[in-house]
Order: sequence, then structure tokens, then C-alpha cells
Amino acid sequence: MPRPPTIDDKALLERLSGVFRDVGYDGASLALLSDATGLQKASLYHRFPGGKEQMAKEVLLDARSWLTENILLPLAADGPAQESIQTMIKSINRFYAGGKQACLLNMLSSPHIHQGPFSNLIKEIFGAWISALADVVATTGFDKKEARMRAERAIALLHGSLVMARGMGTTKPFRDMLGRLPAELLGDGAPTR
Amino acid sequence: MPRPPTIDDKALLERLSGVFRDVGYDGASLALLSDATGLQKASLYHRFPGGKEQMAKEVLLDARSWLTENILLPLAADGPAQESIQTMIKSINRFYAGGKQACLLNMLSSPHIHQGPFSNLIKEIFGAWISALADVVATTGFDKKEARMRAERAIALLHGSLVMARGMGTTKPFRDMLGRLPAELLGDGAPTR
DNA sequence: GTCTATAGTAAGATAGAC
DNA sequence: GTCTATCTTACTATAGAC
Repeated sequence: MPRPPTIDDKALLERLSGVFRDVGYDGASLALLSDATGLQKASLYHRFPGGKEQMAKEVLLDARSWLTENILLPLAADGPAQESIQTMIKSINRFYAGGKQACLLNMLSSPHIHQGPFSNLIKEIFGAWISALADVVATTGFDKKEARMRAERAIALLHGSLVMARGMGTTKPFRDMLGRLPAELLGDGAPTR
Repeated sequence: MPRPPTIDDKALLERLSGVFRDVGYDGASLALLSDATGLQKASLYHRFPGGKEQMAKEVLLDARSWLTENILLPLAADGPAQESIQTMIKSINRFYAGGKQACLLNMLSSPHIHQGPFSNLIKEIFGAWISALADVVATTGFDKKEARMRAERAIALLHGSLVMARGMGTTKPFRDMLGRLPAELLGDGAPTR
């Protein structure tokens, strides 16, 4: 009779994701992935016949699903922009563990990683995120161009603060950035003037 | 009689830096480093007895020197803040090849890279950069806290836009960010209000 | 579905000739 | 100072038992 898996798919992808986010694609050896999941290398290959590349791709697809469900759809729901953004901020804070976890989009972006399946997916996720944010900002009265600029700036601030947090060994830049994010997106300040 | 080196130290460090910035520490195999420099692995070990770790460290030290000379010192020179910042922007644009080259601080930040020599250096570079920027902003009348916040935001925007540029396969986010940077730093807009 | 064992390859690093 | 050749280890991946 069939033996039940010792770790379900959801938990498995989470553990794999944690490794990729910590050490990147090249740093994620099968030994590390094995340790993190409690599965031997051969068992990982049973679930991911495509090896490490498939693991990373499924982790990335899973991240896209999470982002869509927990961030993009709430952003698109009608309601006050302030509330949509506060919901997003809470989700972001969980997703990045308060700044302790790096972003997959950064850690898996590499010119020499096969160039194909990854980069298209990453590009698409960035684009969808920016568009969703720009739409929300636009509902508050800003014109399309200004709304898109603010959305791009917010995404840059988010990823930049994560880079700083990792490099400086403190989550403070990330937490500060999250606190300022609503004003960065909707504030009447005009930094471009 | 002593044979002259086929590649001088400056060019050597530049080539090594290019590899680390493209593929990160783990991705930078000695084969890649050898190809990029035109030196065989054994020759690299002759110049860097400490191996790859020493190469990365010297590349990072070189980046700090460059940053100090071309960015921090010009920022500290007295003169209009607008001009200091414009000078910095030109230097940054060269340093990151208009957005085509990633940042070493991002690519060499990794929890599992020995934890010691690297992370302290990276932390120090981030700190010095932020302080120098905050000082310039403060000369224009902003109080210390606001100036530091703007400096941190600028560094986050810079690194975030580089992450976006790499992930989206276009330098546009980086170029746009550079164009807005003076206003982000000195504008009278108050995004935090 | 998971494991041990192992194949085959590429990694980091060194020895020694020129 | 640079090279070819080599050592040792770690890597990705597979075979086959349970």
C-alpha cells in the first residue's frame, strides 16, 4: 500500500524556497536542500525529476500564486485605496518575515541561469505587481503616469530596503520603509516637482 | 629576468569584479574567473593565495576605495548640495554601467559566506554611504532625522532599481530613478506627512 | 515514496616545470 | 609570473532495494 509522503507539497516548497532565498540559486546545493526538507537527494529527484532547476521554478510559480492571491487580488478589490495598501503591507511583512527573508525575484535573477524559464517569470511578476499598485494609486486621483511612477518607486523601495537589510544585518530599513509606504504611494508630496 | 604581468592589478580586479557582479559569489567559479581575466587558475592563486574568498574581498575593498574617492569625498566637499548630488549621480551611473551592472553589495551579501570579513565590510560601506548623503541633505536645511531618512530612502531606491533592472531585463528603472534622485533627496515634497 | 550507494562531472586548490 | 597537470572534495544526478 502506498506510503504517505513525509512532508506535504506546501511545506516542501516552503523549505526549498527558504534555501533559495537565503543563498540564491548557485548557493543552493542539493545537500542544503536535502537538509532543509528532511528528504534525501534521491527523494527530491523523485518529486522534481527536473532537478534543481525544476525546484526553483516551482518555488517561483508558488511565489507568484501567493502574490496573486494575497497581494494582487486584494489590491484590485474595490474599496478605499488606503485600506488596500494597508492589507498589502501586512501581507508583504509576512512574506518577507519582517525583513529577515530576501526576495526570490532578487536571488533568482541571474543572467547565467538558463536565461529562459526564470527570467520571463520574474519579469512577469514584477510587471504584474507594478501594474496592480499603479491601478490602486490611480483611483485616488493621480494621473496614470504619476501613478505608475509611484508604483515603480514603491517596488524599488521595497526591494532596495531588503537588500539593505540583508547587507546591514538589521531589518530596520525594511520596517521603516513599510511604515512610510502609504505616504510614498498616496502622499501629496511631490518629490518630482 | 622578471616577466611583467600580462594584466595589471587594476584591470584584473575590474574583470574579477565583473564576474562577481554578474553571477554572485557562489556562481563565480574559478573557470569563469579564469576566462574573464585570461589567467589560468594557478596564476590567479599566485596573485590571490587566499583563493576565491580573497579575490572577492579585494574586489570589495577596491569598490570601497572607488566609492570613497568618487562619491563620498565629492559629497563631503563644500559647495551647493545640488552640485554634489549631480556629481554623485554621474559617478553612480558610470559605476553601475547605466544599470547594466548589479551591485557588489547585493551580490556578495550572503548569510553563508563566512559571515565574517565580508558582512562587516558591506555593512560599513552602506553606513558610510548613507551618512555622507545624509550630511549633504542636512546642509540644505532639513533636520538630521529627516536628512537621514531621505538618505536611506535614496540608497534603497538605488539598490531596488538595480534589482528591478536586472529582473525586468531593462535599465529603465535605474535610469528613471537616477533622474528623480535629486528631487527625492532635496525636494520640498513631504511623502511622510 | 524514501532510502543507500554510486556514477560522472565540475568545483576549489596545489605541485612543479619553464 | 604563467603555465600544464594533478589532487581532493563537493556537486548534480541516477540506479535499484525496500
